[in-house]
Amino acid sequence: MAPVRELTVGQVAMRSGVAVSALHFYEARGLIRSHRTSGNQRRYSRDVLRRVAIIRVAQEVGISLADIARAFQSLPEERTPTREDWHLLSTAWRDELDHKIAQMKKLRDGLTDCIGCGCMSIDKCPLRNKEDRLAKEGTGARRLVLPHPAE
Amino acid sequence: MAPVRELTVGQVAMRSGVAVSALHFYEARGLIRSHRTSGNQRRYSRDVLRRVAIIRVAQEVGISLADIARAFQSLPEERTPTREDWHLLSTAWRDELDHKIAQMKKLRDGLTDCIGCGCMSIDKCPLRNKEDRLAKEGTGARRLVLPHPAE
DNA sequence: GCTTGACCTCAAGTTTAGTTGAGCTTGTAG
DNA sequence: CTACAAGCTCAACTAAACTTGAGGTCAAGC
Repeated sequence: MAPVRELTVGQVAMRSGVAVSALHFYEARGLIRSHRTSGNQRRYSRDVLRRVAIIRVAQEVGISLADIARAFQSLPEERTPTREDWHLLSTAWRDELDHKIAQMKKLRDGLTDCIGCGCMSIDKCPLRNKEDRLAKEGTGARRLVLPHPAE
Repeated sequence: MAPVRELTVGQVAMRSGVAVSALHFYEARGLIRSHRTSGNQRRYSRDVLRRVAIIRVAQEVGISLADIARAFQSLPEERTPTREDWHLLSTAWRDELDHKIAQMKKLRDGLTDCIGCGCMSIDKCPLRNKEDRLAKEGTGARRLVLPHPAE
């Protein structure tokens, strides 16, 4: 069979649409892996493209690289992940995503439930209360803060 | 009627759940406004609580402060915003939110459409293509930086 | 065999969204 | 009227997620 060519950083960058520097960065953060040629250059197997695609999508919905890395740890180390593997990963994110989807819908639908309504008292607002729950867990400077996936 | 007491930073901080420093910061960024007492202390009108609540929710779903500020510019300057005002704002975000909701559902539902499927070729992946479209539209410094917009 | 472009490493810079701290002022409770 | 919590400003620090740059290596085309 055709030798399933390995990819250089440049090729991965082009095909995935992320900068070479970002790929280096992801690797340093343990999100992707490569092996080296005799000349110390990175070579990637094709499934890195999937990983990068997921990284991008997950990021776009506000999951931090640290959380993505944590999630990726459930993927097999030395085998190309199967559909099941990926699916498992997604279910791990399910609750978080469900919550975010709900919040987003509220925002989209006119913020009617809480902010657009007459409730001046923020305290009993359902939306806010959800946030508060989140806020309590959060410590450091989290950008788009997810609950600790279970710590 | 009761004189609708104005709020101090501390009170707003407590009621909204954000730190005083964050309120200062939002004010510096033009997201909220206050007037000052003779002794230079901030006083807020009650509707700042709504603004802050929206800021928090919008942030949680990944909208940057800059975008929120931009959106807030559609709100009346010297009048307490009405429900209509807030609603208008939310419709401005509708497309963005719709897109994000869709992406999030894909992630949640097992990433099956693209990443979990057999399509190795990222190029024609519907998910990726959506991202690309977004990237093309985006001008300002979006936090979740997508590809190089082309160049 | 040399040049040019893709790679390499490592350090430093950038942006967003705040927080922390120093030094000073206000205002309220006793 | 005085103490002391709460406010004020401004500068500096933090964290995440990258990018940029300097200085050097690798490899493919002419």
